[in-house]
Formats: sequence, structure tokens, C-alpha cells
Amino acid sequence: MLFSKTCEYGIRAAVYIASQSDKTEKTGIEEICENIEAPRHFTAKILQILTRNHLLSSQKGVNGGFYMTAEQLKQPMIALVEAIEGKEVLSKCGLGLKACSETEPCPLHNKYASIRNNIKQMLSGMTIKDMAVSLQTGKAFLKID
Amino acid sequence: MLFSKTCEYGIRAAVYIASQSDKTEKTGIEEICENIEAPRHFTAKILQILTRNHLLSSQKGVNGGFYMTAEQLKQPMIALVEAIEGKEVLSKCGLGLKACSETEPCPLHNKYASIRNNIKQMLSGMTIKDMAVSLQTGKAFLKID
DNA sequence: TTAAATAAGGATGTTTTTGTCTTTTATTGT
DNA sequence: ACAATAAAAGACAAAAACATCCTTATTTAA
Repeated sequence: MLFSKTCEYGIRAAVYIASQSDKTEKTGIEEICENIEAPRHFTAKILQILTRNHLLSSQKGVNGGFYMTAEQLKQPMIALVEAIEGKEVLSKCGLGLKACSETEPCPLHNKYASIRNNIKQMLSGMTIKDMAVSLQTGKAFLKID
Repeated sequence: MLFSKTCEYGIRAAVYIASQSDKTEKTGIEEICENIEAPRHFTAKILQILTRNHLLSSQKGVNGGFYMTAEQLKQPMIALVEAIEGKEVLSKCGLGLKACSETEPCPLHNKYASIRNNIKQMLSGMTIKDMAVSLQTGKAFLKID
């Protein structure tokens, strides 16, 4: 509903990588996908996007893989979503009207605007690290073994 | 983001039909689509779904068209959304995890649950008639002429 | 009772999203 | 240097969403 599959996989992968960021070894795509139960090649593409957008770091070659810098760990969730879905996604009309605006609102406009703000707040207020910590402390899960 | 195109067209069409429900004539698909700027045949299919779900009424033949009973006008928006997107749409995990639950939550679980409740409240608290009235009183618009 | 109107239904087409496979490029340990 | 490894990139495939067209069924006005 809220997120596309692409975005779901992207968030899950980023959070998993973040949760492994204490280790010195980088995390390979294979391990990531096993742990988030996402399709291998498709997820690799999504991580390419995130890497191009400097939300992840990667290294090719032996012992290469994905990792995150301290700076990247501090990024809010909304940065992931905007990188994947596009910046506009959080400002479009709820009923899909091009012309919808404050002065000529759709019938859902005001209520929807408030919902959208809630969503923005949620995504701006949580860093990737926050999510990763909840994994690490066993408060949350990406996969049930 | 929140709604699929199908759902957007469905809501817009239903609201338009509702806004015409004071008139004695029924509203034809052609008129509906002109006024909500939606594709003719695709929208017709969506209205079939809503009609089958008794959220709209229709009549074939000369002077036929779509209309809504008083009962139908009182339905909350959420009824439209559930008829089109399915009942589950408002209870799925935000990160797409099958196993996500209160006891084994995903890292987004709690915040997302609260957002989802906001959405449910918005959609349960507004009737189709409410939306139609905002059109009729010029407070809101589906199309800018 | 017939022709016109109108929604319903089915078949089909297009586009976007989701997913896979193969090749290329960069890196590194030996 | 070289072989192995791993991400990047590109081509392709499948499924779902979005959209159109044609036929059928129903209703009603003339």
C-alpha cells in the first residue's frame, strides 16, 4: 500500500546492511537477500540505485560488498524512500489530480495532507540506524527463522 | 502512493455520481468520465465492481446509468477502498513481511500501525456523501474547468 | 414490437513493475 | 601478473496494472 515492492526490498536491505555495520567485513548481496528474503538480482539493482545516491557504499572484488558509513547510518528513512520512489511521491494528490492544490483542493485534500504529514514525520524521524538498532536488540525482525 | 489508479478513479467516479444524486436522471458513464477525467472503458469496469459490491446502483437501457441510494450515500470511503483494493490492504505489513506481527514486528511496525490507523480513521470517518457535499458547495473539486 | 440506449462482460492490447540471466568492470589475495 | 570474487550494467522475461474494443444483455421510449 504505502511502499512499492522495490521500496520494501530497498528499505529491508539497507536496514540489514546497517545492522551489520559494526563488523569489519562488508556484506555481500547473497547474504543480504537470504536475510531479508528478497529476490537476488532485483535487490542488487535496487542497491545500485541506493549506492548511486550515496545512501549505501559498496566495493567490488574479493572481500567486497555493501556497507554504510557513520554518515549514511544517520540518514533518515525518507532519504531511502525518495531515492527509490522519487521526491514527488510524498506531495502528490491523494486522488491523483494534477490540478489539486490548496486553492482548488480535491475532496480528500485536507485530511490526506495531514496523513501525508504523519508519514513524512515518521520517515524523517527515524534514521536507518534506529531501525538497525531495533533489529540488533531483538526488538524487531526482518525474517523469522 | 496510497491508492492505485483503479482506486483513484473509483473514488472519483463514486463521488461524482453521489454529487449528482439529487437529480432524478441517472448518470451515464460518458458524463462521469468527462467530469472526472478518467478513461471511459477502464472506469466502466471499476464501476462494475462497485455495483456488484452494492456500493453503487445501476440501470441498463434508455435513460439508464449509475445512481446511489440514500443508504449507499451513507457508506464510508473505506467501503470503496476495500471493495477495490481488497479488505487486507489496510492491515498488511508496511515492509511487506508475511510474518510481521505484534510479537515479531518489523522495525517499522509500531509507527506504521499508527499511520495506518490514521488512514483507517480518515476513510471510516468520511462518507461518500460528505465528499459529494464538498463538491456541491464548491469547497472542493474533481476537475478544474 | 422494434430500435435505440446503456450497463455488463469478455477478449485483447499496452505499459509498468517485478524478477532473472549473462556479461563486464573493479578489486584483491596469492 | 593472475585467478577469484563481487558489484555494476545490460538484455531479457513474467506478472500485474492499466486501458481499449467488441459483443451481449437489459430496458425503455416510440
